Amino acid sequence: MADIKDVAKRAGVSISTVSRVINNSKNVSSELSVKVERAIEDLGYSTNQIARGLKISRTNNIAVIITSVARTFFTPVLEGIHKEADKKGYFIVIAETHDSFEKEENLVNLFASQWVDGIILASSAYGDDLSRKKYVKSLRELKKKDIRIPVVTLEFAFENSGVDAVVIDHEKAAYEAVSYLIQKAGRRDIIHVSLPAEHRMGQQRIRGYRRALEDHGIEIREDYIIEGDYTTYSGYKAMKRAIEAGQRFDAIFCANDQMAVGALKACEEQGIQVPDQAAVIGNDDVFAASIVTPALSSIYVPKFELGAIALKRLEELMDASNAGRTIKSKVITLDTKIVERESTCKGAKNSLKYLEW
Amino acid sequence: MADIKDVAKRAGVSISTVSRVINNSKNVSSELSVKVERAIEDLGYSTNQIARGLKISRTNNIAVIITSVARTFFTPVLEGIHKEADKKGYFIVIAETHDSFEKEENLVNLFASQWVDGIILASSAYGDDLSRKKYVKSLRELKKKDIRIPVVTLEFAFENSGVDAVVIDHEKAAYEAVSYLIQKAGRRDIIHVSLPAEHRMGQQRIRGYRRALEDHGIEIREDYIIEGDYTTYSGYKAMKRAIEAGQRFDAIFCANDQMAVGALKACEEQGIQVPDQAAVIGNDDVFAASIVTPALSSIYVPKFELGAIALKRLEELMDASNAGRTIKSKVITLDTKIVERESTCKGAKNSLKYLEW
DNA sequence: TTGAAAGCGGTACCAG
DNA sequence: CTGGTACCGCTTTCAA
Repeated sequence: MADIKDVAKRAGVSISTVSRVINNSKNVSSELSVKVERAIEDLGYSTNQIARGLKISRTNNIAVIITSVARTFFTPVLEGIHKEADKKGYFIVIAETHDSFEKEENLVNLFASQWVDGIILASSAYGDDLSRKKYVKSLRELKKKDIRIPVVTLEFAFENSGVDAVVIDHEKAAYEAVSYLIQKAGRRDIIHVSLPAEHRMGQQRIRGYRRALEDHGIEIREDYIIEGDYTTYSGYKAMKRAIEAGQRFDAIFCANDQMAVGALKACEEQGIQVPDQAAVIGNDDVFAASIVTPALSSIYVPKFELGAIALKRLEELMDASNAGRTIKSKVITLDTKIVERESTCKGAKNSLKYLEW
Repeated sequence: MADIKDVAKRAGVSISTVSRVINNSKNVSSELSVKVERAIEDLGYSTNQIARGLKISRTNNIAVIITSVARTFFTPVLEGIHKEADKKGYFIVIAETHDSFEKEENLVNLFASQWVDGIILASSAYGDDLSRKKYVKSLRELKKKDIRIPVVTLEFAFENSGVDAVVIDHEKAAYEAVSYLIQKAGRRDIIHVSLPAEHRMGQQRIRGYRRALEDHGIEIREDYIIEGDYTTYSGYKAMKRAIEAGQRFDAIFCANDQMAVGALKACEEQGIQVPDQAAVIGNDDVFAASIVTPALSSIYVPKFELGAIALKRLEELMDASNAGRTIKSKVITLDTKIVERESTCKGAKNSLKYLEW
């Protein structure tokens, strides 16, 4: 771990010269250039990116903050991000919040401390209290020296926050899923295994669920909305309890695929035929949906594109802020669509998601 | 993004004083202390961790470099890492190499530039050429100022490198899997879908495969070793081709579970009964093993522990290097065991991995 | 108890 | 084309 001083000494030149060689080799005689390069080679020197970033306010790094890599939802999102990032030579660093708001704040601060030029964020900042408002505001004020560190939010947007986002319409997606269950699959007693109550995305999906029932003249029963927590086990537990309690239902709409897989297993264990006795549909269309039996119907979300588009948008913002321009924030909404498999429709052919895995 | 100067100005004190307040509040009058704290609050100041790290050579961050989060193998590993890291308040940052050696080198350099105090590395540095040797050597020489940045390698060790590692015995695991197929499942024509040829772990598994066949007096046929690339699709493709080419086999040992799932699907498509006509066993025992049908037998690897132990070891090394001590490197080997499910044994009960997901 | 100044590893401006 | 120097944001002697 030699530093630039060592290199300068070894090459017998000034630090400035070494710096020139490292950064562009312009305006330096080929003679010195060679000397410097040899010194670098000999010492195994590599420049300290952090010190450099401290000085020039540009790092070429981008942070992606997600809740957990265990949510396989994020895997293709990350691929999309990487694909775009590779084109421009950005480095991607990932961090997990495990749904802790405190951790999220700390990570944002950490990364904003000259680590990165931009942040892609799948936030778990729920609620509308003061601290959250301050936090969201701070997201717009991140900067190193005078240039802004832009933030693009994934999956959902902070309303009227001025923070860019790439999202899907969760309410609409849920509405379509439930309508599908009613119209195409002919079901009426539909249980919804939801996300944690305070999660915005979950609330939006619940709204879609309610609206679909209403529009089809089906009574809404509050006890048919059971709270889950993203994990397979929570879906399993929720449905196991419902079944054991003798709850009557002919369909299950889960707010994500993991919970749907859990629901599937609970049905299997309790001898409930899927889809005959209960149709099951998930949300996200992760790879696991297509490898379970029966294959799981789901709502396809363009995950790869979500990541790729988020990165592209982030780039626009970074370029603008580098050029000293300000550009108006916007929210980009991506379309979803129903993927029909065996868990809702006997004999449906399985579209092989596992190829993406 | 106020900086310490702004705070000092606002509070009407010197920068030194602000720094004292931030770091321990010792040796500063309560009067000034209050002023400073208010200024910090007013300005929403948070200290620039990077600049600080540049100065004190300690960041409280740890980097985890893996090939890809798409290898769900790493998910529990990361959980293990996080669990230990949370105890001590370390931040974890993750980066993916996508199996590119160049990227790996760059990432190591980046992180070693004062980003982090230690690195956990699942390397893809294969081969024995000079550049790799230099690289491995450099891994032992990472430092900020005078204190070392220790590295702990995951899954496999660089031989005689002095780089610490937490590993499993891939050869032994493979040997046991194949022996199981022969002895318990009574098979003899065993195809092995391997990892890419240049991957050390793959080579070790192939050795185990060969040795098991030899020890049981079964001829080794080179065309029964088919190269895969970790992905589900590669397993699918490999077996599809083998079947279409009329290759005769009664068992498949895949070097990871993803490929095994692919193999399962290929068999299903081609009407080959599992386990009757072909027993299938994977490697790693990731959650997906237990949600497919038939449930996949596999080699259990203590992934969570792998991560947790790696982090603990890294801590020891970091503490030592902070204290100016040098401690001898070591390689920790964890045990594996066969998990029997339906893909090798009809009616075997499914141990529900999906609860971990 | 407080402030001034040096320095962590770099870059960039300015003068020669 | 080359070197000296100030400075990025923060910590830490050293004096006062």
